Amino acid sequence: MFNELNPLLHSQLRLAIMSLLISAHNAEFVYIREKTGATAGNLSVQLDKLQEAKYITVVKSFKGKKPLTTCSITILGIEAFEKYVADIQQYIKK
Amino acid sequence: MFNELNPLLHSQLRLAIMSLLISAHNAEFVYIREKTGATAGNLSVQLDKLQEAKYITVVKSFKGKKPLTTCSITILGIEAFEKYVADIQQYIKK
DNA sequence: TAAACTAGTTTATATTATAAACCAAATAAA
DNA sequence: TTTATTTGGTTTATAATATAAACTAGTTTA
Repeated sequence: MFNELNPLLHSQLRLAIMSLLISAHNAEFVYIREKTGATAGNLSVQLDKLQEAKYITVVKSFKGKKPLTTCSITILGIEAFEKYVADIQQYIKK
Repeated sequence: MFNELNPLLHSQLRLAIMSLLISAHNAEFVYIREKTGATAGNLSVQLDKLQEAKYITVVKSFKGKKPLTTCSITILGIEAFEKYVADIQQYIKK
């Protein structure tokens, strides 16, 4: 009846991150922070978790002299997101 | 961009409970436990929380000699659920 | 040269979800 | 009949989680 909701995605911030990356495919740390309204600390932690799960890749470089963290969604991440969307539909459809 | 997801509803079990009650309008403890696959203890706790928020009402009676706990969704609960559904759509639509 | 800002990370804390342990009564088994 | 077992829950202890606060390292501004 009710499928298990992937706990890694059933988190407001991580879901928002994935939602952004599904559309944009890749995005910078600062951009994600602004769009989600998350604190930098929280964002850093949640990006780590998504990276550990291999749902995203995180590349660190520099834009001029400033550090630049760029995140991209992986195939695995896209699949997990789509599964989550299908699963939660079961809960919210009337 | 991303609305806050009502934390009371952004919980797998509580969302499943509300989902059942949105359709059925009212349901017995045992029925909800079976449909959700929750343990009785977890279900008891989550029903309490929904009741405290006035999203559901809980009536205790007897069916023959056995206790019978019947749950119903309130107007407030319906409204909160519908708001949650609208909010999470922002996250999961492509 | 010191203050403030940028772009993050690490860590401590508060909240939450969950199962384990428990309770009371009813029924079944010995 | 007395002792398990089952039913229908509640309470409580623990583990997991989310989050902000504190911190780091370097840069720009005054």
